Amino acid sequence: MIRVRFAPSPTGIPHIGNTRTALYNFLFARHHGGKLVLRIEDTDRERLVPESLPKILEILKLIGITWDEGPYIQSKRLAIYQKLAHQLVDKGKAYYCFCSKERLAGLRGQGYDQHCLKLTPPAVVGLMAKKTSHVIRLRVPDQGVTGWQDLIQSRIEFKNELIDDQVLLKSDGYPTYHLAVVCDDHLMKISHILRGVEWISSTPKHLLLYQAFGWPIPQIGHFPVILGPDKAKLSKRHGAKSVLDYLSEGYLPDALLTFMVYLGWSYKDNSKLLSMDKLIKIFGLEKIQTGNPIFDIQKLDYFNAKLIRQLALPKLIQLIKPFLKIKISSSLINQILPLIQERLVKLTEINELTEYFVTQPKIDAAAILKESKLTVKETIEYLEQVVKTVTNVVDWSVASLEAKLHELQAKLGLKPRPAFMTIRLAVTGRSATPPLFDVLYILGKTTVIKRLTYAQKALK
RNA sequence: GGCCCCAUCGUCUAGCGGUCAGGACAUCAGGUUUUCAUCCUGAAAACCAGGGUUCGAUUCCCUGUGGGGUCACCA
Repeated sequence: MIRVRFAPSPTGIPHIGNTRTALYNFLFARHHGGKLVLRIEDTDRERLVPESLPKILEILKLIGITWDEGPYIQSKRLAIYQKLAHQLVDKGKAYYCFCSKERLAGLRGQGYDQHCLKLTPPAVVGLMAKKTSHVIRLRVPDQGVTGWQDLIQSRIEFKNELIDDQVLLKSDGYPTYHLAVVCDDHLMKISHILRGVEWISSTPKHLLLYQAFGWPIPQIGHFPVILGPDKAKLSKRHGAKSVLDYLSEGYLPDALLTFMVYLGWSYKDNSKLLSMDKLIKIFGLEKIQTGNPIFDIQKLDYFNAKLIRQLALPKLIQLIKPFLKIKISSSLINQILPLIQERLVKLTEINELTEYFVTQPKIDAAAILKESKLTVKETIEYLEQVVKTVTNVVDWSVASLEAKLHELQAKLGLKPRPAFMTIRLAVTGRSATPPLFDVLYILGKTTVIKRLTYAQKALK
Protein backbone atom coordinates (compact mmCIF):
# COMPACT_ATOMS: atom_id res chain seq x y z
CA MET A 1 0.00 0.00 0.00
CA ILE A 2 1.45 3.30 -1.06
CA ARG A 3 1.25 5.96 1.61
CA VAL A 4 2.83 9.38 1.16
CA ARG A 5 2.62 12.54 3.17
CA PHE A 6 2.69 16.28 2.87
CA ALA A 7 4.23 17.74 5.98
CA PRO A 8 4.39 21.52 5.92
CA SER A 9 5.72 23.63 8.72
CA PRO A 10 3.29 26.36 9.78
CA THR A 11 5.83 29.15 9.71
CA GLY A 12 4.13 31.13 6.99
CA ILE A 13 2.04 30.76 3.90
CA PRO A 14 3.52 28.14 1.59
CA HIS A 15 4.68 29.50 -1.73
CA ILE A 16 4.19 27.90 -5.09
CA GLY A 17 7.18 25.59 -4.65
CA ASN A 18 5.90 24.08 -1.44
CA THR A 19 2.47 23.68 -2.92
CA ARG A 20 3.96 21.87 -5.87
CA THR A 21 5.53 19.36 -3.49
CA ALA A 22 2.10 18.73 -2.02
CA LEU A 23 0.71 18.35 -5.52
CA TYR A 24 3.31 15.82 -6.60
CA ASN A 25 2.72 13.77 -3.45
CA PHE A 26 -1.02 13.91 -4.00
CA LEU A 27 -0.75 12.90 -7.64
CA PHE A 28 1.64 10.08 -6.86
CA ALA A 29 -0.71 8.72 -4.20
CA ARG A 30 -3.84 8.99 -6.30
CA HIS A 31 -2.22 7.59 -9.40
CA HIS A 32 -1.27 4.47 -7.50
CA GLY A 33 -4.44 4.27 -5.49
CA GLY A 34 -2.52 5.11 -2.33
CA LYS A 35 -3.15 7.44 0.57
CA LEU A 36 -1.99 10.96 1.34
CA VAL A 37 -1.36 11.89 4.96
CA LEU A 38 -1.29 15.53 6.02
CA ARG A 39 0.96 16.35 8.92
CA ILE A 40 1.78 19.69 10.47
CA GLU A 41 5.38 19.97 11.65
CA ASP A 42 5.10 22.66 14.27
CA THR A 43 7.93 21.72 16.59
CA ASP A 44 9.58 25.10 16.25
CA ARG A 45 7.44 27.23 18.52
CA GLU A 46 9.56 30.29 17.93
CA ARG A 47 8.86 30.55 14.26
CA LEU A 48 5.30 29.36 14.54
CA VAL A 49 2.76 31.53 12.74
CA PRO A 50 -0.67 30.44 13.95
CA GLU A 51 -2.58 31.83 10.97
CA SER A 52 -0.62 29.77 8.52
CA LEU A 53 -2.37 26.48 9.22
CA PRO A 54 -5.79 27.58 7.96
CA LYS A 55 -4.06 29.13 4.95
CA ILE A 56 -2.29 25.88 4.16
CA LEU A 57 -5.56 24.00 4.28
CA GLU A 58 -7.25 26.64 2.15
CA ILE A 59 -4.60 26.42 -0.54
CA LEU A 60 -4.85 22.64 -0.73
CA LYS A 61 -8.60 22.90 -1.02
CA LEU A 62 -8.55 25.59 -3.70
CA ILE A 63 -6.09 23.72 -5.85
CA GLY A 64 -7.99 20.49 -5.43
CA ILE A 65 -5.66 18.46 -3.23
CA THR A 66 -7.46 16.19 -0.79
CA TRP A 67 -5.92 14.03 1.90
CA ASP A 68 -6.97 10.85 3.60
CA GLU A 69 -5.56 11.25 7.09
CA GLY A 70 -4.72 14.15 9.32
CA PRO A 71 -3.85 16.79 9.79
CA TYR A 72 -1.71 15.27 12.50
CA ILE A 73 -0.17 17.95 14.66
CA GLN A 74 3.30 17.21 15.94
CA SER A 75 3.10 19.52 18.92
CA LYS A 76 0.32 17.32 20.22
CA ARG A 77 2.46 14.22 19.98
CA LEU A 78 5.32 15.31 22.19
CA ALA A 79 5.05 12.34 24.54
CA ILE A 80 5.62 9.96 21.64
CA TYR A 81 8.87 11.59 20.57
CA GLN A 82 10.13 11.93 24.09
CA LYS A 83 9.48 8.31 24.83
CA LEU A 84 11.20 7.20 21.64
CA ALA A 85 14.17 9.47 22.22
CA HIS A 86 14.69 8.03 25.67
CA GLN A 87 14.33 4.58 24.24
CA LEU A 88 17.28 5.35 22.02
CA VAL A 89 19.27 6.52 25.05
CA ASP A 90 18.46 3.27 26.81
CA LYS A 91 19.63 1.34 23.77
CA GLY A 92 22.85 3.29 23.76
CA LYS A 93 22.07 4.83 20.37
CA ALA A 94 21.68 8.33 21.75
CA TYR A 95 22.92 10.23 24.75
CA TYR A 96 22.21 13.16 26.98
CA CYS A 97 24.35 16.11 26.20
CA PHE A 98 24.88 18.89 28.68
CA CYS A 99 27.63 20.47 26.65
CA SER A 100 27.32 23.57 24.58
CA LYS A 101 27.73 23.03 20.89
CA GLU A 102 31.10 24.78 20.94
CA ARG A 103 32.43 22.68 23.74
CA LEU A 104 31.25 19.55 22.01
CA ALA A 105 33.05 20.55 18.83
CA GLY A 106 36.24 21.13 20.76
CA LEU A 107 36.05 17.76 22.41
CA ARG A 108 35.17 15.88 19.30
CA GLY A 109 37.53 13.05 18.57
CA GLN A 110 39.10 13.33 22.02
CA GLY A 111 36.70 11.12 23.84
CA TYR A 112 34.03 13.72 24.28
CA ASP A 113 31.69 10.89 25.06
CA GLN A 114 33.47 10.70 28.39
CA HIS A 115 31.60 13.85 29.16
CA CYS A 116 28.38 13.14 27.43
CA LEU A 117 27.77 9.52 26.79
CA LYS A 118 28.80 7.81 29.92
CA LEU A 119 27.13 9.91 32.50
CA THR A 120 25.70 7.49 34.96
CA PRO A 121 22.09 7.91 35.90
CA PRO A 122 22.83 9.55 39.25
CA ALA A 123 24.97 12.11 37.53
CA VAL A 124 22.29 12.84 34.98
CA VAL A 125 19.69 13.16 37.68
CA GLY A 126 21.99 15.48 39.53
CA LEU A 127 22.48 17.73 36.56
CA MET A 128 18.79 17.74 35.78
CA ALA A 129 18.02 18.67 39.34
CA LYS A 130 20.24 21.68 38.87
CA LYS A 131 18.07 22.53 35.88
CA THR A 132 21.04 22.33 33.61
CA SER A 133 19.66 22.42 30.14
CA HIS A 134 20.41 19.40 28.04
CA VAL A 135 19.50 17.78 24.79
CA ILE A 136 19.46 14.24 23.53
CA ARG A 137 21.79 13.59 20.66
CA LEU A 138 21.99 10.72 18.24
CA ARG A 139 25.25 8.81 18.37
CA VAL A 140 26.39 8.91 14.77
CA PRO A 141 28.99 6.29 13.82
CA ASP A 142 32.48 7.64 13.05
CA GLN A 143 32.99 5.27 10.20
CA GLY A 144 31.16 3.92 7.22
CA VAL A 145 28.86 5.57 4.75
CA THR A 146 25.14 6.07 4.68
CA GLY A 147 23.41 6.14 1.35
CA TRP A 148 20.30 5.33 -0.58
CA GLN A 149 19.04 4.95 -4.10
CA ASP A 150 17.02 8.07 -4.67
CA LEU A 151 13.76 7.65 -6.55
CA ILE A 152 14.44 10.74 -8.63
CA GLN A 153 18.15 11.49 -8.38
CA SER A 154 20.92 8.90 -8.51
CA ARG A 155 22.38 6.88 -5.66
CA ILE A 156 23.52 9.26 -2.95
CA GLU A 157 26.07 8.57 -0.22
CA PHE A 158 27.50 10.50 2.70
CA LYS A 159 30.43 9.61 4.87
CA ASN A 160 29.29 9.15 8.44
CA GLU A 161 32.33 10.90 9.84
CA LEU A 162 31.04 14.11 8.29
CA ILE A 163 27.71 13.90 10.02
CA ASP A 164 27.36 15.56 13.40
CA ASP A 165 25.66 13.91 16.33
CA GLN A 166 22.24 15.31 15.64
CA VAL A 167 20.11 16.79 18.35
CA LEU A 168 16.96 14.70 18.62
CA LEU A 169 15.23 16.24 21.58
CA LYS A 170 15.69 19.91 22.31
CA SER A 171 16.14 21.35 25.75
CA ASP A 172 12.56 22.56 25.70
CA GLY A 173 11.37 18.97 25.35
CA TYR A 174 10.31 19.39 21.73
CA PRO A 175 11.71 17.03 19.15
CA THR A 176 13.84 18.38 16.34
CA TYR A 177 12.62 17.93 12.81
CA HIS A 178 14.87 14.93 12.36
CA LEU A 179 13.44 12.96 15.26
CA ALA A 180 9.84 13.90 14.62
CA VAL A 181 9.88 13.25 10.92
CA VAL A 182 11.41 9.80 11.28
CA CYS A 183 9.13 8.75 14.11
CA ASP A 184 6.03 9.99 12.36
CA ASP A 185 6.87 8.58 8.98
CA HIS A 186 7.41 5.23 10.62
CA LEU A 187 4.38 5.40 12.87
CA MET A 188 2.19 6.59 10.00
CA LYS A 189 3.50 3.82 7.78
CA ILE A 190 4.74 6.14 5.07
CA SER A 191 6.00 4.07 2.14
CA HIS A 192 7.45 6.85 -0.01
CA ILE A 193 9.05 10.04 1.23
CA LEU A 194 8.88 12.60 -1.57
CA ARG A 195 10.25 16.03 -0.83
CA GLY A 196 12.49 18.77 -2.24
CA VAL A 197 16.22 18.42 -2.82
CA GLU A 198 16.91 20.83 0.01
CA TRP A 199 16.39 17.79 2.24
CA ILE A 200 19.07 15.63 0.68
CA SER A 201 21.71 16.43 3.24
CA SER A 202 19.30 15.60 6.05
CA THR A 203 18.40 12.23 4.63
CA PRO A 204 21.47 10.32 5.89
CA LYS A 205 20.69 11.56 9.40
CA HIS A 206 17.22 10.13 9.04
CA LEU A 207 18.53 6.88 7.65
CA LEU A 208 20.83 6.55 10.66
CA LEU A 209 17.85 7.14 12.90
CA TYR A 210 15.86 4.40 11.20
CA GLN A 211 18.80 2.11 11.79
CA ALA A 212 19.08 3.12 15.42
CA PHE A 213 15.42 2.32 15.94
CA GLY A 214 15.66 -0.82 13.88
CA TRP A 215 12.85 0.32 11.60
CA PRO A 216 12.39 -0.49 7.92
CA ILE A 217 13.41 2.31 5.59
CA PRO A 218 10.87 3.78 3.21
CA GLN A 219 11.56 4.70 -0.39
CA ILE A 220 12.95 8.20 -0.72
CA GLY A 221 12.87 10.66 -3.59
CA HIS A 222 13.87 14.29 -3.89
CA PHE A 223 12.19 16.69 -6.29
CA PRO A 224 14.19 19.48 -7.87
CA VAL A 225 13.54 22.87 -6.33
CA ILE A 226 12.05 25.77 -8.22
CA LEU A 227 14.56 28.55 -8.84
CA GLY A 228 13.84 32.23 -9.22
CA PRO A 229 14.78 34.15 -12.40
CA ASP A 230 18.20 34.75 -10.83
CA LYS A 231 18.61 30.98 -10.47
CA ALA A 232 18.60 31.05 -6.69
CA LYS A 233 16.11 28.96 -4.76
CA LEU A 234 12.71 30.56 -5.00
CA SER A 235 12.02 32.43 -1.79
CA LYS A 236 10.35 35.44 -0.31
CA ARG A 237 13.30 37.35 -1.60
CA HIS A 238 11.97 36.87 -5.13
CA GLY A 239 8.56 37.89 -3.92
CA ALA A 240 7.72 34.20 -4.08
CA LYS A 241 3.98 34.17 -3.89
CA SER A 242 1.49 31.68 -2.61
CA VAL A 243 -1.35 30.17 -4.54
CA LEU A 244 -3.58 32.54 -2.60
CA ASP A 245 -1.68 35.54 -3.98
CA TYR A 246 -1.94 34.33 -7.54
CA LEU A 247 -5.62 33.62 -7.16
CA SER A 248 -6.26 37.14 -5.98
CA GLU A 249 -4.24 38.46 -8.92
CA GLY A 250 -6.74 36.86 -11.24
CA TYR A 251 -5.11 33.55 -12.04
CA LEU A 252 -7.37 30.52 -12.17
CA PRO A 253 -6.78 27.40 -10.04
CA ASP A 254 -6.44 25.06 -13.01
CA ALA A 255 -3.95 27.38 -14.71
CA LEU A 256 -1.91 27.39 -11.54
CA LEU A 257 -2.24 23.64 -11.32
CA THR A 258 -0.99 23.12 -14.86
CA PHE A 259 1.78 25.63 -14.41
CA MET A 260 3.02 24.03 -11.19
CA VAL A 261 2.93 20.50 -12.46
CA TYR A 262 5.02 21.34 -15.53
CA LEU A 263 7.76 22.90 -13.43
CA GLY A 264 10.06 19.91 -13.36
CA TRP A 265 7.78 17.38 -14.98
CA SER A 266 6.73 16.83 -18.56
CA TYR A 267 3.83 15.56 -20.56
CA LYS A 268 3.86 15.65 -24.35
CA ASP A 269 4.76 19.20 -25.37
CA ASN A 270 4.04 20.88 -22.04
CA SER A 271 1.52 23.21 -23.64
CA LYS A 272 -1.73 21.50 -22.69
CA LEU A 273 -3.98 22.61 -19.89
CA LEU A 274 -4.41 19.66 -17.55
CA SER A 275 -7.18 18.94 -15.10
CA MET A 276 -6.59 17.18 -11.81
CA ASP A 277 -8.42 14.07 -13.03
CA LYS A 278 -6.26 13.91 -16.11
CA LEU A 279 -3.12 14.47 -14.06
CA ILE A 280 -3.95 11.64 -11.71
CA LYS A 281 -4.13 9.34 -14.71
CA ILE A 282 -0.89 10.43 -16.35
CA PHE A 283 1.39 11.47 -13.49
CA GLY A 284 4.52 9.48 -12.80
CA LEU A 285 7.87 9.97 -11.09
CA GLU A 286 9.75 8.84 -14.22
CA LYS A 287 9.08 12.13 -15.94
CA ILE A 288 10.28 14.23 -13.05
CA GLN A 289 13.30 16.24 -14.12
CA THR A 290 16.54 16.09 -12.12
CA GLY A 291 17.65 19.65 -12.79
CA ASN A 292 16.12 22.61 -11.01
CA PRO A 293 13.53 24.47 -13.09
CA ILE A 294 13.31 28.24 -13.24
CA PHE A 295 10.06 29.97 -12.45
CA ASP A 296 8.72 31.64 -15.62
CA ILE A 297 5.66 33.82 -15.19
CA GLN A 298 5.08 33.95 -18.96
CA LYS A 299 4.10 30.31 -18.92
CA LEU A 300 1.58 30.98 -16.17
CA ASP A 301 0.15 33.85 -18.21
CA TYR A 302 -0.10 31.62 -21.23
CA PHE A 303 -2.05 28.95 -19.39
CA ASN A 304 -4.29 31.45 -17.69
CA ALA A 305 -5.17 33.29 -20.89
CA LYS A 306 -5.77 30.00 -22.64
CA LEU A 307 -8.05 28.79 -19.87
CA ILE A 308 -10.02 32.04 -19.82
CA ARG A 309 -10.60 31.73 -23.55
CA GLN A 310 -11.95 28.23 -23.09
CA LEU A 311 -14.41 29.23 -20.40
CA ALA A 312 -18.13 29.22 -21.15
CA LEU A 313 -19.49 32.75 -20.85
CA PRO A 314 -21.72 32.20 -17.81
CA LYS A 315 -18.80 30.64 -15.99
CA LEU A 316 -16.51 33.53 -16.91
CA ILE A 317 -19.10 36.04 -15.72
CA GLN A 318 -19.38 34.22 -12.43
CA LEU A 319 -15.64 34.07 -11.94
CA ILE A 320 -15.01 37.66 -12.90
CA LYS A 321 -17.61 39.37 -10.73
CA PRO A 322 -15.48 39.39 -7.57
CA PHE A 323 -12.79 41.25 -9.53
CA LEU A 324 -15.01 44.03 -10.82
CA LYS A 325 -14.17 47.32 -9.17
CA ILE A 326 -16.01 49.67 -11.47
CA LYS A 327 -19.74 50.20 -11.31
CA ILE A 328 -21.28 48.47 -14.25
CA SER A 329 -24.61 46.81 -14.88
CA SER A 330 -24.92 43.08 -15.36
CA SER A 331 -26.42 43.47 -18.80
CA LEU A 332 -23.58 45.71 -19.94
CA ILE A 333 -20.88 43.38 -18.66
CA ASN A 334 -22.64 40.51 -20.41
CA GLN A 335 -22.37 42.42 -23.66
CA ILE A 336 -18.75 43.39 -23.19
CA LEU A 337 -17.37 40.09 -21.97
CA PRO A 338 -17.56 38.21 -25.27
CA LEU A 339 -15.51 40.99 -26.83
CA ILE A 340 -12.74 40.97 -24.28
CA GLN A 341 -12.64 37.31 -23.34
CA GLU A 342 -9.77 36.54 -25.70
CA ARG A 343 -7.95 39.68 -24.58
CA LEU A 344 -7.94 38.77 -20.91
CA VAL A 345 -4.79 37.30 -19.43
CA LYS A 346 -5.80 37.74 -15.81
CA LEU A 347 -9.24 38.29 -14.34
CA THR A 348 -8.07 41.50 -12.70
CA GLU A 349 -7.66 43.05 -16.13
CA ILE A 350 -11.41 43.23 -16.50
CA ASN A 351 -11.40 46.72 -15.01
CA GLU A 352 -8.98 48.41 -17.36
CA LEU A 353 -10.49 46.63 -20.37
CA THR A 354 -14.00 47.73 -19.43
CA GLU A 355 -13.50 51.15 -17.95
CA TYR A 356 -14.07 53.22 -21.09
CA PHE A 357 -17.45 51.64 -21.61
CA VAL A 358 -18.77 53.37 -18.51
CA THR A 359 -16.55 56.41 -18.12
CA GLN A 360 -15.68 59.26 -20.46
CA PRO A 361 -12.03 58.53 -21.28
CA LYS A 362 -9.28 61.11 -21.39
CA ILE A 363 -8.68 62.27 -24.94
CA ASP A 364 -5.16 62.50 -26.30
CA ALA A 365 -5.40 65.14 -29.02
CA ALA A 366 -1.86 64.61 -30.22
CA ALA A 367 -2.43 60.89 -30.66
CA ILE A 368 -5.58 61.50 -32.68
CA LEU A 369 -3.82 63.92 -35.00
CA LYS A 370 -0.94 61.54 -35.43
CA GLU A 371 -3.30 58.78 -36.52
CA SER A 372 -5.70 60.87 -38.59
CA LYS A 373 -2.82 62.29 -40.63
CA LEU A 374 -4.93 65.42 -41.01
CA THR A 375 -4.77 68.95 -39.71
CA VAL A 376 -6.66 69.91 -36.57
CA LYS A 377 -9.36 71.54 -38.62
CA GLU A 378 -9.71 68.59 -40.98
CA THR A 379 -9.83 66.14 -38.11
CA ILE A 380 -12.57 68.07 -36.38
CA GLU A 381 -14.49 68.20 -39.65
CA TYR A 382 -14.06 64.49 -40.13
CA LEU A 383 -15.39 63.82 -36.64
CA GLU A 384 -18.31 66.07 -37.43
CA GLN A 385 -19.02 63.94 -40.49
CA VAL A 386 -18.86 60.87 -38.26
CA VAL A 387 -21.36 62.46 -35.87
CA LYS A 388 -23.74 63.10 -38.73
CA THR A 389 -23.33 59.60 -40.07
CA VAL A 390 -23.91 58.03 -36.69
CA THR A 391 -26.90 60.25 -36.09
CA ASN A 392 -28.44 59.02 -39.31
CA VAL A 393 -28.05 55.35 -38.49
CA VAL A 394 -31.62 54.23 -38.06
CA ASP A 395 -31.33 50.61 -37.04
CA TRP A 396 -28.58 50.70 -34.42
CA SER A 397 -26.60 47.58 -35.28
CA VAL A 398 -23.02 46.55 -35.75
CA ALA A 399 -23.69 45.84 -39.42
CA SER A 400 -25.19 49.21 -40.28
CA LEU A 401 -22.57 51.10 -38.29
CA GLU A 402 -19.93 49.27 -40.22
CA ALA A 403 -21.64 49.90 -43.56
CA LYS A 404 -22.28 53.59 -42.99
CA LEU A 405 -18.86 54.41 -41.63
CA HIS A 406 -17.13 52.52 -44.39
CA GLU A 407 -19.24 54.47 -46.81
CA LEU A 408 -18.12 57.73 -45.22
CA GLN A 409 -14.50 56.66 -45.22
CA ALA A 410 -14.66 55.83 -48.92
CA LYS A 411 -16.54 58.99 -49.78
CA LEU A 412 -13.93 61.15 -48.08
CA GLY A 413 -11.15 59.22 -49.74
CA LEU A 414 -9.58 58.23 -46.42
CA LYS A 415 -7.66 55.08 -45.79
CA PRO A 416 -9.34 52.64 -43.42
CA ARG A 417 -6.69 52.70 -40.73
CA PRO A 418 -6.54 56.44 -40.09
CA ALA A 419 -10.26 56.79 -40.54
CA PHE A 420 -11.19 54.17 -37.98
CA MET A 421 -8.30 54.72 -35.61
CA THR A 422 -9.33 58.34 -35.33
CA ILE A 423 -12.81 57.29 -34.29
CA ARG A 424 -11.47 54.68 -31.91
CA LEU A 425 -9.19 57.19 -30.24
CA ALA A 426 -11.91 59.82 -30.07
CA VAL A 427 -14.50 57.50 -28.56
CA THR A 428 -12.47 55.18 -26.33
CA GLY A 429 -9.31 57.14 -25.68
CA ARG A 430 -7.19 54.13 -26.57
CA SER A 431 -5.52 52.64 -29.58
CA ALA A 432 -6.23 49.03 -28.74
CA THR A 433 -9.81 47.91 -28.31
CA PRO A 434 -12.13 45.17 -29.50
CA PRO A 435 -13.56 45.69 -33.02
CA LEU A 436 -14.63 49.30 -33.35
CA PHE A 437 -18.19 48.80 -34.55
CA ASP A 438 -18.94 46.38 -31.74
CA VAL A 439 -17.70 48.95 -29.28
CA LEU A 440 -19.79 51.72 -30.83
CA TYR A 441 -22.82 49.48 -30.85
CA ILE A 442 -22.51 48.69 -27.14
CA LEU A 443 -21.85 52.31 -26.25
CA GLY A 444 -25.10 53.39 -27.91
CA LYS A 445 -25.90 56.30 -30.17
CA THR A 446 -26.22 58.97 -27.49
CA THR A 447 -22.91 58.17 -25.85
CA VAL A 448 -21.07 57.85 -29.15
CA ILE A 449 -22.24 61.27 -30.27
CA LYS A 450 -21.47 62.77 -26.91
CA ARG A 451 -17.95 61.41 -26.98
CA LEU A 452 -17.32 62.50 -30.55
CA THR A 453 -18.39 65.99 -29.61
CA TYR A 454 -16.19 65.90 -26.54
CA ALA A 455 -13.22 64.83 -28.64
CA GLN A 456 -13.82 67.69 -31.09
CA LYS A 457 -13.62 70.13 -28.21
CA ALA A 458 -10.47 68.49 -26.93
CA LEU A 459 -8.87 69.01 -30.31
CA LYS A 460 -9.47 72.74 -30.36
C1' G B 1 35.09 26.86 1.89
C1' G B 2 33.53 21.27 3.17
C1' C B 3 29.86 17.85 1.64
C1' C B 4 25.96 16.50 -1.83
C1' C B 5 23.11 16.94 -6.30
C1' C B 6 22.53 18.63 -11.21
C1' A B 7 23.89 20.13 -16.61
C1' U B 8 19.76 19.80 -24.35
C1' C B 9 17.35 26.42 -27.64
C1' G B 10 16.29 32.66 -23.32
C1' U B 11 12.47 29.32 -20.44
C1' C B 12 9.73 24.30 -19.69
C1' U B 13 11.27 19.99 -21.95
C1' A B 14 11.54 15.11 -25.77
C1' G B 15 15.71 12.04 -26.37
C1' C B 16 17.42 6.47 -22.91
C1' G B 17 24.76 4.74 -28.91
C1' G B 18 23.45 5.79 -35.20
C1' U B 19 17.82 11.57 -35.20
C1' C B 20 18.21 16.92 -40.55
C1' A B 21 18.65 16.86 -32.00
C1' G B 22 11.69 17.10 -31.82
C1' G B 23 7.73 20.03 -29.32
C1' A B 24 5.84 24.06 -26.27
C1' C B 25 6.26 29.19 -23.99
C1' A B 26 8.64 33.68 -25.17
C1' U B 27 10.86 36.41 -29.48
C1' C B 28 10.83 37.94 -34.73
C1' A B 29 8.47 37.97 -39.81
C1' G B 30 4.13 37.23 -42.88
C1' G B 31 -1.22 36.23 -43.42
C1' U B 32 -6.49 36.53 -41.62
C1' U B 33 -7.50 43.13 -46.52
C1' U B 34 -9.17 49.31 -39.24
C1' U B 35 -6.23 48.65 -33.94
C1' C B 36 -5.43 45.09 -30.09
C1' A B 37 -6.27 40.06 -29.11
C1' U B 38 -7.38 35.29 -31.17
C1' C B 39 -6.21 32.03 -35.17
C1' C B 40 -2.84 30.24 -39.27
C1' U B 41 2.10 29.98 -41.62
C1' G B 42 7.21 30.63 -41.31
C1' A B 43 12.09 32.07 -39.04
C1' A B 44 15.91 32.44 -35.55
C1' A B 45 17.41 29.66 -31.23
C1' A B 46 20.47 24.23 -27.60
C1' C B 47 23.47 19.09 -26.63
C1' C B 48 29.09 23.44 -20.96
C1' A B 49 34.57 21.96 -22.06
C1' G B 50 38.44 18.31 -22.49
C1' G B 51 39.76 13.42 -22.28
C1' G B 52 38.46 8.42 -22.75
C1' U B 53 35.05 3.62 -24.07
C1' U B 54 33.02 2.41 -28.97
C1' C B 55 32.89 1.28 -35.88
C1' G B 56 29.96 5.45 -33.97
C1' A B 57 28.62 9.60 -28.77
C1' U B 58 23.90 14.64 -26.80
C1' U B 59 23.39 9.66 -24.80
C1' C B 60 28.25 5.47 -21.05
C1' C B 61 32.95 6.62 -17.79
C1' C B 62 36.66 10.29 -15.81
C1' U B 63 38.32 15.27 -15.01
C1' G B 64 37.41 20.29 -15.27
C1' U B 65 33.87 24.28 -15.53
C1' G B 66 29.21 26.15 -14.39
C1' G B 67 24.65 26.14 -11.58
C1' G B 68 21.98 24.68 -7.34
C1' G B 69 21.29 22.68 -2.40
C1' U B 70 23.12 22.15 2.49
C1' C B 71 26.30 22.86 6.54
C1' A B 72 21.12 25.16 13.78
C1' C B 73 18.51 23.01 20.32
C1' C B 74 14.78 25.91 11.81
C1' A B 75 12.06 23.13 9.21
